[in-house]
Amino acid sequence: MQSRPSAEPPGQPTAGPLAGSASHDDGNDAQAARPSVKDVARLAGVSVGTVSNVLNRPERVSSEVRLRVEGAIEQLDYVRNGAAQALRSGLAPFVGVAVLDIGNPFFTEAAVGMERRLREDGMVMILSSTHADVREENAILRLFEAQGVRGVLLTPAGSDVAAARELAARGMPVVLFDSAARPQGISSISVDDRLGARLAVEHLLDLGHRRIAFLNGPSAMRQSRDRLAGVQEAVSDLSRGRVTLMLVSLPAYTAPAGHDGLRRLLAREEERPTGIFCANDLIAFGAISALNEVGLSVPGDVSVIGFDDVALAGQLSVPLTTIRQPMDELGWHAVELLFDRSGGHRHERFPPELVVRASTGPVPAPAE
Amino acid sequence: MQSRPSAEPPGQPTAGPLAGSASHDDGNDAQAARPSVKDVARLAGVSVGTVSNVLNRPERVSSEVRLRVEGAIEQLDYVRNGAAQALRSGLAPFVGVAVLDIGNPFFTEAAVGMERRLREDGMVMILSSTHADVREENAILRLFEAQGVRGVLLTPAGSDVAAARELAARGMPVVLFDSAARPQGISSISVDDRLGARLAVEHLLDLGHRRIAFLNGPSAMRQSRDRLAGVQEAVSDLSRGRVTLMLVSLPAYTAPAGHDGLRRLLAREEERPTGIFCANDLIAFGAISALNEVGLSVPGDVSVIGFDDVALAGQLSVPLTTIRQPMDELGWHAVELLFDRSGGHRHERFPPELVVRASTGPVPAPAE
DNA sequence: CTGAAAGCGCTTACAG
DNA sequence: CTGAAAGCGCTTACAG
Repeated sequence: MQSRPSAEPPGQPTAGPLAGSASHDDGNDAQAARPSVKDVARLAGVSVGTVSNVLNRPERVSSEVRLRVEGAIEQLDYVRNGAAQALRSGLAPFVGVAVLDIGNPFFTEAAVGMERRLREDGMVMILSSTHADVREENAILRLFEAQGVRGVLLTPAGSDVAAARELAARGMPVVLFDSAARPQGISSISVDDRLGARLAVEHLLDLGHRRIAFLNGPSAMRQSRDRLAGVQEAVSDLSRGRVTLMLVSLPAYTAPAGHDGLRRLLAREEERPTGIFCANDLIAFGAISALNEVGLSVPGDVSVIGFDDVALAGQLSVPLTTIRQPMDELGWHAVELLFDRSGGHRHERFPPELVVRASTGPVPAPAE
Repeated sequence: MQSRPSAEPPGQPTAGPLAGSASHDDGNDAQAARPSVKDVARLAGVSVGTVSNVLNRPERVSSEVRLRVEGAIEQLDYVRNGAAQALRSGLAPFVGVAVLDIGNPFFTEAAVGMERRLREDGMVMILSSTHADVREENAILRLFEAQGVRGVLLTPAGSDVAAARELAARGMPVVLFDSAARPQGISSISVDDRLGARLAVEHLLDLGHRRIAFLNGPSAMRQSRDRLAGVQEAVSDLSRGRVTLMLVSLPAYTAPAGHDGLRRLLAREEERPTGIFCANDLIAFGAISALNEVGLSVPGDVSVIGFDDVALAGQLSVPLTTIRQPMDELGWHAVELLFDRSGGHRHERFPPELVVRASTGPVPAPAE
């Protein structure tokens, strides 16, 4: 997608200062080995166990000694060796997060919520994209496990959650993120995609639209299937008279895919839809731009509704009507769930929400 | 910004399966301790050193033994303990990345490039937001150091890069990302913001605009100052006759800030600008939406140009003219620079690039 | 080519 | 309240 830069820097790199010139640094050139507890103990005149105690249970140490140790720590610029700590205690401050695509705002907005929750416990995330590839997913999961992460948040690449199950069976806390799978022994968190899609199409129907297109994501993805089910439900359910449904399956949940899909749709259908439901906001953005290119206005000629409610959705020239997923909250709760050792596992499913903005409206005048 | 969810789940959580029911898992309930090299060695009938050798220098091991060890690894589902490896070898497969805001597409698009490069070497990133707060930055840097990351990519929160210098002085590879600072001993990578701003304003001038507004980000940020300098340069430089420059300083590089800033500008000025340069694309999106709200069209009534060229910029209903920063490449190169142990340190500065799309055009008819 | 042994820097019972 | 010692799971010279 992005062009791959060649090995040499395309910029105008400026050579750095030559090594070896005098008065480089304020002392300390000699790449001194990092000080260890041993050094701190020596300087403070105590044992290493005591140093460890002021680090981990300061209340057990007399304040006089504590102060002395803290002084030594300060003076030596001591930073605890996390690897040793992790090895001994079995605990590292990491949570592994493997999502389909770091570039997708749905996941980055969720990551914001994850990070916020993680920081409360002094933890950080290792973030990785699986690119929806099961092999990459497996490799990343292995790496997470090897590094002794405290838990794993995973958006499964496929419908196969075997890797996650095995991980969980080995004792690793795992939460499936944006997955409707409900394997036993693993918590999961998601939004009800089917309901969301239903709400979207019902909104279009309520506005009087009877020629409706659905620009869906890759049909192999669970999200796509669920949303399609919701669409069909809405259309057939209420026996609202004749509704024409046009389906387009896109290769990706991206704006360019939405753009191209819309063009294809227009080329294919004799009578164009008056309402379009896009399986996510990015697709909607692309579709709207394609619509404008051929001289159709939104919502004057065609109504468009998205899915997700990414940060930008409400702040564009024609603010997007969409189905809101509370990404930030989802991320926050995913972490919460990960550390909820209160026994059983849970499957949380958040309700999506219709957010009506400017991109949808009544069917234009020359209706049937 | 985002609403903070309460502790109880707002969804409709389904209780997980009760613990203790029979035939839960396929064996292996007993939370078996992870197998170690020792277990592998025992099963394969070799020493732990040999196991380590097949892991790290398989060519030194006879293929017969290697096969046996690999079989044992397979059979036990052995996963190497990364903490022990890191402790012993001093190397963890992590790079710490501390950016101002994970929610900002500029950084996430850069993170995509970083990740791509990192993966080539089997490494992953620990990603954290400093929220442009120096204290958070310090805490994160400490944590990175404690965890023995292989290097740190940092977007400095303030103009003060002391923390980064100290880190580097202790031997940690550090690259300043999107920073124009050139401290000795630290490489840096950035785009020439001043030139970018200059290109943007020159584009507006070339189109004939003489009433130009600049919606800038927070004035404390280096990026803002550099871009302002570029704007002023362009305006004063070429003595292109009278140019009226209106400056607005926004509290953040976000769409809502751009929206509000535009409204304020319109309220304040008697004669509105015909061209607006926004210090990033998000601000531009917000500004365009505010413009549309008051019935002004882009570029019919007002031209708008952004900065960054985020993924969405070209895919909106009115594709945004902008100054392109090659985020993905910047990220890729930042990692490259981090591991470039070829001696000195470098300061790479990429040239920004004008991307003309639909949001800018000639001055509208009722010109002066 | 393989094994025995030391040691990375911590933490954690266990004595005192 | 403090110290001595064992050990977490690896890797790495060093012998053989």
